[in-house]
Amino acid sequence: MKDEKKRGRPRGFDAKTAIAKAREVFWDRGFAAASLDNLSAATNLNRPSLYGAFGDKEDLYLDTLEAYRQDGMDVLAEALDPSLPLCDNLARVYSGALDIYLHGEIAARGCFLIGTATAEAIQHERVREVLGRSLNDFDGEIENRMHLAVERGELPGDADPQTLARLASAIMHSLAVRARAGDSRETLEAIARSGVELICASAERR
Amino acid sequence: MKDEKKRGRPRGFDAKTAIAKAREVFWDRGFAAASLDNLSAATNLNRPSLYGAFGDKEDLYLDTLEAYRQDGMDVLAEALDPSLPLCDNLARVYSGALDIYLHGEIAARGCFLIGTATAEAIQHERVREVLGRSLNDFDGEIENRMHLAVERGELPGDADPQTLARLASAIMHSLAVRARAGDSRETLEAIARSGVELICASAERR
DNA sequence: GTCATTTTATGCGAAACAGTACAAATGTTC
DNA sequence: GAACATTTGTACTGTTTCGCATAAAATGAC
Repeated sequence: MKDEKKRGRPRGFDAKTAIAKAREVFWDRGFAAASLDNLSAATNLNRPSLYGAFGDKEDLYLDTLEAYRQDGMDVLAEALDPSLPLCDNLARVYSGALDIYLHGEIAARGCFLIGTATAEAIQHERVREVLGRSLNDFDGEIENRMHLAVERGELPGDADPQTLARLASAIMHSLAVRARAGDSRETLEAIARSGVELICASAERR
Repeated sequence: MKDEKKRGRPRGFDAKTAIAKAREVFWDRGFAAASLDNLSAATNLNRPSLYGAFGDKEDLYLDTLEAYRQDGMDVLAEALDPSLPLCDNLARVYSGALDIYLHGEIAARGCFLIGTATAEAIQHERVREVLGRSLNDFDGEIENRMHLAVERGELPGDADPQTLARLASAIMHSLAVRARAGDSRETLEAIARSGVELICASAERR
């Protein structure tokens, strides 16, 4: 599946790092307000190279969204390590998210998807599709862990994994929005803690 | 406080309805992607009139945000009618929100603030300020109702109104995002229902 | 009726924008 | 080394954008 050695002049850049740089621009400015000049400067690629490698601005944006989605799922899978108790898992999920959300040069950037893709979701159907799929995949991963928790007895037998997963996701969505709105780390951590307690309480109350 | 009869040519339009029309444009396209031509067409005002009445694009956007915030607080206050049980209140809050979020010509628009203001919150400090204030005011209004519920015995005496309010808000934030991501009404209503049950359960479990 | 004042309409201008043509550069294959 | 394939840099085009300058229109003050 690996590409054979290509003919012609080889690329002077790495596509993944270029996408990561572009993501920074989109993350701070949003899709619409990010100009190709901004992107060109951040990636050290001139416009023809960008077009050649990624297509137009929307294509590039979709690539950054997809990469973020993948990164997020990796972080999530790691945080949900099934050898740890469910409550530790959730605490790790939120803590990992906040580490990402609270970074930023100007202000806390929140979640890349929720912070920027929601704005374009109406006019750009492909963006809406990626956004919806990302949220669902995230829910699904947590739901799997909830199922496991029921099987193991970490949660009562009548607990509904889907509902609990959506609840856990709702806390994440709230953290994503609030971080970008400027809420303090203390506030966000308190919300995360109460989210963990909420789901853990439903375990103890059997 | 009412304006005296002004001299000069009177306005041929109503500022509030113009702001409402402009809001539709921003709601569908986001702030950055909405052009003054879009806004001019939607409001039936030419650009000089827009500038004269509202200032530049950002000023106008802030006006639409502020109007939305005010409308939202009015709807919220109505839904939280203290002569009804707390759980009915919450169900009304979510139901009222979904009525707004699920409207839209192209796709469901979600929450105007969360769907569009988050994207601009990094680069435009005033937008971030309005967004943060709106979220906090919303929390505060619900928190007040929670306090009342504790006093009345609708909630157990050791319930923390702030935490419960933030939890209730988190469900709202999730609905706002998911609606704009294209989730079905059924899914959103199920989430809303589980949110109500969650808080009501904490009342029954005393 | 005349003047002052404010709102409308037309249209301008300078800047930013996305996307591309073309040629130079840098590799591989034969 | 010659032919070819791909990437890179410069420069260009046509469009869209915002914000304003200027003048016409509509009203109140006198």
